[in-house]
Amino acid sequence: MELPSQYNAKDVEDKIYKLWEESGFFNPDNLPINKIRNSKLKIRNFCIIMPPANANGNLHAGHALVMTIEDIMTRYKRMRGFKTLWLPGLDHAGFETQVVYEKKLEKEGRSRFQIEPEQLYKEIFEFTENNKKNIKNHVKKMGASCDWSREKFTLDKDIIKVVYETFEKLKKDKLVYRGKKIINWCPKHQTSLSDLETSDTEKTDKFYYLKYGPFTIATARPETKFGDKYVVMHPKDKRYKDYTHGQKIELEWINGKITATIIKDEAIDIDFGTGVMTITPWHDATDFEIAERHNLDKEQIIDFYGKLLPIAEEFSGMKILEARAKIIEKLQSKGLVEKIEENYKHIVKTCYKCNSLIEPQIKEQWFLKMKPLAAPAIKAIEKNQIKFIPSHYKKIAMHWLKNIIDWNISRQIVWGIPIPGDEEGQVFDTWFSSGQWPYATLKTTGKNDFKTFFPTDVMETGGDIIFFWVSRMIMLSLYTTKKIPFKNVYLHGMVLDAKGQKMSKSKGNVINPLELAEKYGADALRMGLVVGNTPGTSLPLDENKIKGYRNFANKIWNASRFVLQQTAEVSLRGGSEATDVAIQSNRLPRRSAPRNDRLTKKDKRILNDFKKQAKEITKDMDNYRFYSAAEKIYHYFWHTFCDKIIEDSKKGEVSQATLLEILTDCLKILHPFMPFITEEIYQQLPPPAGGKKQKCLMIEKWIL
RNA sequence: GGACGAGUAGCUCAAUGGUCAGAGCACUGCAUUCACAUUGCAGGGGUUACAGGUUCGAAUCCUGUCCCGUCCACCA
Repeated sequence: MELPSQYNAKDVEDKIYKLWEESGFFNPDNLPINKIRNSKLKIRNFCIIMPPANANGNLHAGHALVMTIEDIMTRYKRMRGFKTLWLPGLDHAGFETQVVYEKKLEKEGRSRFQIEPEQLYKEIFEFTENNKKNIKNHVKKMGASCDWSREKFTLDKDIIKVVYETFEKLKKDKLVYRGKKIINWCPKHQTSLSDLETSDTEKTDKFYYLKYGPFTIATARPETKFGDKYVVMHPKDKRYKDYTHGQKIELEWINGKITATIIKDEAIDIDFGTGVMTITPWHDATDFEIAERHNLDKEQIIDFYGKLLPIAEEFSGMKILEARAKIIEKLQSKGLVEKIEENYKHIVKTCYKCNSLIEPQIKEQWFLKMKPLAAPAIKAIEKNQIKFIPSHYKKIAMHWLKNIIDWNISRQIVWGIPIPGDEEGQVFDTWFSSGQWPYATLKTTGKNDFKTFFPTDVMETGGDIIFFWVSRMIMLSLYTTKKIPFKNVYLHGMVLDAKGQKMSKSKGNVINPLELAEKYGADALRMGLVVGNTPGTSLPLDENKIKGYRNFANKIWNASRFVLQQTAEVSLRGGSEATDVAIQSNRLPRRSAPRNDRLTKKDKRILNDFKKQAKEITKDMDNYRFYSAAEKIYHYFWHTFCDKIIEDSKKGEVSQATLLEILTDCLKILHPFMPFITEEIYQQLPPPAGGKKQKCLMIEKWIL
């Protein structure tokens, strides 16, 4: 067969993916392993649950990395004879998706608040349905060998059923409660957020020193101060030893005379400012805690849209910033402003999506009691039942679990799983459902998968969601199934641009992985993503690097072309006759080639050396050192096989059989990394004599 | 403030206490009908951040210092 002198990924990839899909071998039930392994040999299972991609956009570089690493693991284990399942899925991604959709609405001049909830839900549902199709195609472009017959979506009816069962169980065990507690409120998105969904932003504001009776208090937020009727100081502060806890004082405040109560509490920092502050329990987490401790009144000053309530009297209905200036004017006219510090730098909480200032509010919400849920997780991790790769993530996870606080799981958006039996418009935090993903998926495939594959083998995901997702999966799984959800956690770093900068739309340095795959081939992109990428560290993605692996693909192509031309009639143990035919039908080798059934010392040395390399690489694969395995096989193939062995074969020093054997084995090792090109070449290899070729390289046996 | 990580060739990274610290990219010189120019051959490039210590032996272990990064918690 004539092969072109350049490898053209575009002509090959879709065709090969179709071949795999039609073979049915993505589905573990169809793997020949089930027929070969009889009762004497235990069937070994291997399972990865794909982190469900958010159904609200396209595949980005981070996804491409996930697909690459997980596909490498999956293909490797499949070739090692494991009954291998990689279960794909998509996430409705509650708040994230709603934010994306709201931006779309904004562009169309519409607003979520003008649309009936049912209609909005329907629209977002259609939006995600479209995205799901796109993402699925993108995942296929990357070569992912996942079992599409088991694909899941977080809003599938059976998944929701599992989520509800867990919620009911939590309720029964009194681990979930409704509480009027202080929560993070985003005034733009009109929902509460968990503590993980806020960011810290440094802000420069004016800092006001106000006279509060005999005290001076300092604040950056005078607009919250209307209801302040408690003045707090440290019990050990000698400056205020003459004041006693509970003592009442009369004083002139923003809108006239008020009665204030002295509170002594250790939360006060003696050295900060004057050591005295007034509290606003409705709009500040620390103040809320002080109020809880002393059973103090709490009053709402600002509404959920960021406007002052009637308690502010003449300022009622004003927006925060407008009110702030006017209040200070009034206080100044009353002589209650001692001084104003101009450039006061402080950290404020913002919504991690829109950067709006978070307004803490007291609101009735659903909370999960986390301490009892965290305890078994801490125990399991301590006992190393779950292995972290890289290992230092163990410490990070433990630190968080040991300092865990209750989790607000209710959101006031339409896009999500409704919280049952609650008021309208309340849905679960999306992580409450994805936190159950490993068992929710395996329990709902309609097969015996939970029994077969749970706990799963590897959870591979980004290190940045170790708290959001990984830790919560461990806790919820131990709670619901009494089992850990996975034995290993492999955490990759972030994909950065070529200069090592974080990709962002505003910087305009976002790399689209599909464009790179289109230009250089998915195999080249995969190599570019995996070589030099140690777990846990971020990876700068350089187009030149991918170009280099495109060249490598071409090298593989041409080396294979050469070997196939040389050995057209030779099989691995084809006998001397076949070799002679090969010699006559080709220009090379010039001198008498060694008979391939009688290997020379050089052949043996080459084969032994290869075996050594293969062993090293296998060890790397078993220890999740894919960066190292990929580099080794790259180096071996190019600089040993091509530059030395093939060159020596031209001089007649290496037999054709050896060439073919090493080529075949190299293709096997390369397959998990570069599945398309290796499969394409495998399809054209002659079958080994006395043996049969498999339908695809994908299910060939690993070299050892 | 706390936690975690990193500092090795121009760049990105390996090196599991044990040869002369290695790869890829980049760079320099040479080669060109040869499977492949998306190529081949040859080459330059290192005080492993710094200072001590442990050891027969340290990039690796310990202590300290200096930078860099990430995360968490925060002062009204």
